[in-house]
Amino acid sequence: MTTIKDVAKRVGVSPSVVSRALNNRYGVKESTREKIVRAAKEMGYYPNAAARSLVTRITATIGVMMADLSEPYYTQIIRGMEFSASKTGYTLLFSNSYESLEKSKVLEKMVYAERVDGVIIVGSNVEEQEYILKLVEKKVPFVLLERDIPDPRINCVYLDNFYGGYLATKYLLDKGHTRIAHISGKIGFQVALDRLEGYKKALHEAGLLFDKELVMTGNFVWQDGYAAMKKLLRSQPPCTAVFTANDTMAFGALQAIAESGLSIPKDIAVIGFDDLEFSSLTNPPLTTVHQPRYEMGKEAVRIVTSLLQQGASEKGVKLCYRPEIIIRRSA
Amino acid sequence: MTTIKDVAKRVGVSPSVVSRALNNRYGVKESTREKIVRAAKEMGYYPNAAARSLVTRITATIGVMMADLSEPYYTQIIRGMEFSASKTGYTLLFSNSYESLEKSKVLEKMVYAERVDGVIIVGSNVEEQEYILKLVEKKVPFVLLERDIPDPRINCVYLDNFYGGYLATKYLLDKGHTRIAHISGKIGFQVALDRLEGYKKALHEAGLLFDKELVMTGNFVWQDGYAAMKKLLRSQPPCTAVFTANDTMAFGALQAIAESGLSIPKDIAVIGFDDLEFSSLTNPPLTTVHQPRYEMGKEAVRIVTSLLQQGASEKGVKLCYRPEIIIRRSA
DNA sequence: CACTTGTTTGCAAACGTTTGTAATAATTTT
DNA sequence: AAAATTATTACAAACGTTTGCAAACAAGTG
Repeated sequence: MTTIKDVAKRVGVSPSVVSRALNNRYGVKESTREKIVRAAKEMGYYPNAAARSLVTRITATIGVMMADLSEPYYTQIIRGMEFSASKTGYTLLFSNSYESLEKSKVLEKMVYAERVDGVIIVGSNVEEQEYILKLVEKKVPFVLLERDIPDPRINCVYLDNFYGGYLATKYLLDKGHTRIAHISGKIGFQVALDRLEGYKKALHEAGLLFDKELVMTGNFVWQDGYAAMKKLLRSQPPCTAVFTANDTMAFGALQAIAESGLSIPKDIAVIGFDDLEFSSLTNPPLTTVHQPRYEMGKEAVRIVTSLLQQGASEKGVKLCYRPEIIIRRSA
Repeated sequence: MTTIKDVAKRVGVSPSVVSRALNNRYGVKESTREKIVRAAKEMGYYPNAAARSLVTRITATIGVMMADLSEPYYTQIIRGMEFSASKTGYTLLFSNSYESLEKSKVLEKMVYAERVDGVIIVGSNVEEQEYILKLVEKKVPFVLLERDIPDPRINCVYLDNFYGGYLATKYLLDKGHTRIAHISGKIGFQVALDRLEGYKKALHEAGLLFDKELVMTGNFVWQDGYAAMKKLLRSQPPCTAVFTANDTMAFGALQAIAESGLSIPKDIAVIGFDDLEFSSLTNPPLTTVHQPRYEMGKEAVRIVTSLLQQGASEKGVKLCYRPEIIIRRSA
């Protein structure tokens, strides 16, 4: 591996000049800069990342922790993050917790080992609270994505899930439905709770009673949506519409309904939440609550990088997105 | 941030002893080791990654380049990789090329900057050949996943796609089909070519003529499968079966057929390739060629780490998996 | 020409580890 | 009890950068 000294020797100049030249610092003669740049290129010189970050204390890396990178839900978030990151030259280091508390500490270690400059935690659950607060105390630049912790020091980028749940339910109500079921997400996740509350609010506003029998709980996966729908199909009097806490469960519900021979949306209307890429491809295409995931990922990275570059600001950023409904054919 | 010196001072010992104690080197008295470990924990000491890798020349990180991490296709690969990596304590650094040659050079820089110890390239296309060979010359430990370049120095983990294509087609032939269409992947990707050739071989073996009209080309995406199938439905005489080069295109085909009112598999049988998670959830569940992606990801990392630990071996590893058919209901 | 000013370059320290070797302490052997 | 051996610890160099400051050089000024 060629080092800065090799380049320096070749050009006949000291390492410090090479460093300055390559980093575009001012105060080096244009002609020597050119010579240096050329030599560096010829020799295939790349500054050693470890050496550099040892002295600058900068890694230009942002650690991202999420439950499972390969959930289709994260797709757009990741793309948005990468867009921002590549614009500012940052590298993203992904880490999957797989919902294990132990694994979510990986990120903590990364911070202490100075492998990352900043951190994004996406969709954390309640158990991780303590460890998140530790980050705040250590003044680590970070943002919480997909969640709002009402602590003014914590930067949050999230969706108004309450409003989303309200919107979805309201849409069904406006279509004349009065028996509307809800397949909720796992309790313990704030998003699930918020969407449920939005659902209740809309019901209440319409003067309808909240019926526990019409609420099923799942863990955001296809199978749970399928099973929950199977049960709901047996409810008496039958429900005529169902709002699922996410699209993946809606897919399962769609399938269960199709198997029962009922028609969507004539017999039962379905509305999902998230607007996954696949949601426009189901049969029928899924009406759903759109979440600007790309945008949110993009902003999360933008905020962290700006914290990194301008120094942490005292008061946290709270970026709340308002969801909207994408009307397709299932409701 | 607490450094090794802080810990040393606290315990009343030199930094070198602390280093040895914490790294479980032999030659430090048990009682002092205990004191050191305790102090380190209390003080929240974490070794600085940059400083360490500067002297050891080890980052314990493997760079992974793929087209787009968020394709559902990669899901199982990633999980397999993470499994191996976490077992040996390695970190995975993902990088998306988004099929741009420029972005695929990111990894090259990572290697030169010594940010990664080894590299995995998954599903590269032909254009990247030159840059791959450069890695070989620089003796960078790496494996090529999802592809075989017939260079004995290159470690490859891949599927026998030719056999897979053969198997899928043979299955349809055995069911009595004689007009079998193929929705192929993008030319320029070896996998697409191989699967096509397997298809031809099976046809030939059965004494059937290869009919160009029955082969469509897509870019592995839903829309292309859908469009291709729409066209195929108009072919005369009609085809009674279709083999798609991947599952995502099969999903599109399924939809196109459903819309035409034909029944699957009675009127048209469909067989896919990959066995995505979602493939068992389509309507009807998709018969497909299974690819052990988890296993392959796992092995790829295992090979790189073992190269890293035992020093690069001269002759490359060639790990070829044989696909098998998962029979569901679409064919 | 001497003097100031400004530009360009070099020196050396620092970043936090690891590690070979020397020094010291503890233990065993004679 | 001295010598030899072994176990434990300390020292110092090294890894490849960056950067404050001093040195050298060039150019302009009186």
